[in-house]
Amino acid sequence: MSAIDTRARLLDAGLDLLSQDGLSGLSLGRVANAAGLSKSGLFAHVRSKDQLEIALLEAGTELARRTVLVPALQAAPGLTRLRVLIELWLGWSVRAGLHGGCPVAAALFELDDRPGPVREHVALLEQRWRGLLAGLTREAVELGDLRQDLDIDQFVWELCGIYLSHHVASRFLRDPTATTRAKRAVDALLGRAGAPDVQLTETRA
Amino acid sequence: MSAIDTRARLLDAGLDLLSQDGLSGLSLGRVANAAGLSKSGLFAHVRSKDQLEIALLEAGTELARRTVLVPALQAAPGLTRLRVLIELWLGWSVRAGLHGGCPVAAALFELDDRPGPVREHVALLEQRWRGLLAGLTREAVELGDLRQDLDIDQFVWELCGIYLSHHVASRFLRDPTATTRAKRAVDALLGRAGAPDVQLTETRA
DNA sequence: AGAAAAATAGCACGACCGGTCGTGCTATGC
DNA sequence: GCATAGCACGACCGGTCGTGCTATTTTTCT
Repeated sequence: MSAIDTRARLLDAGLDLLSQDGLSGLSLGRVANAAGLSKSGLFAHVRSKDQLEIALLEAGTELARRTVLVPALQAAPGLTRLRVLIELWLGWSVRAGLHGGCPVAAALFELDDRPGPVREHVALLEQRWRGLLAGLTREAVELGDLRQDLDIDQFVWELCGIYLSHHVASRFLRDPTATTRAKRAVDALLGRAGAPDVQLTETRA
Repeated sequence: MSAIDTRARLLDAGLDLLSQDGLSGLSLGRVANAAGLSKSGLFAHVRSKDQLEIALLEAGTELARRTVLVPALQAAPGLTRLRVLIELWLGWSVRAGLHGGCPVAAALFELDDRPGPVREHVALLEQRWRGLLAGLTREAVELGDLRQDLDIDQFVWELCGIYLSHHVASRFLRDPTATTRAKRAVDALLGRAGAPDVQLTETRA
């Protein structure tokens, strides 16, 4: 078995564990075990716990890219694309096959006060993602779908809040209405941003 | 030194550690050390790690009660009280003297997929808190400060999102504009809820 | 087929984990 | 003045942590 296959298996199993147990809940032994590897075999791939965490986080964002960004880019630019991306974003982790929540969201609360390279990396990922959201929003503004004077950063900031609230509601509270609530909040946010009302478009899509 | 003093010291030191390191980052040894106790001495007070976590969470909400709820109740009932509570809520942990973030917020993302008594307890705390927010909101509605047909649960849901977004922005991203953004979002939320516009009231209070 | 190189396993380490044990101390009730 | 009860201690349990070092297997290249 080639090393790259092993590495892929490793990232796959590790990412699932990460999404369930969080960064500090992760351990080399358990990841190695889940990947069918010895602890030292795994250690040959990642040279430290930190590097394992970073590699796993990276694998997570790559998975998110394939699961939410790429499909969203097939939608028409502007408001439509933004809407589709948000819909794909909410709860993406389970749709991507993970058995836990969004690893980055968890890390945002876990690494509050833990300096180091992992925190740095998460900050980078988060800023990249927010930049992406801001970019799509700007596009919608420029295409005339949203208000010209929209405060884009504020828009993205509030959107992230909806994502987090949805994460808590659906994953922790197991509230079955979580997605409905989130969509209602997004609609209100978009409404304030100047998007035309959308009455129940594709409620079942 | 009396036992209740010791217990108070224990909860105090442990709560600070909890807010910095999260639940799974906590360890009996470190808490004992921080409280100036031996591990077994600590064990005489809490009979297990789970019970320590629960006791600490409880101490955290008690601290929050004193720091945000009690002062807010001195404000006039209705919209004013609601506004004051939100303002005191955002970033309460640092004002309460903790060196980390809100322990419950962190737990909401940490215990996603970890069943057990601690998760149960956090769920209880969270539901209690949301109930309290809903109560204050309902009061504002009944006093005519907010729209009669306001969807209160939806309002609270979005408010929690703002809190979470503010938590990430201020604590993880260290964004200095976090509080400004949060207040702007709250104003928009209140505006949609039928509150009269408030132009720059107490911008420096 | 055989040598070179890469990939994985085995093993040992020191530290720390949650938890238990027996043992004193100290304050209180009789 | 003495028994009792609770608090805190240090030592220690089996286990797991992250991390090295050394074999051994597997692949690759000649």
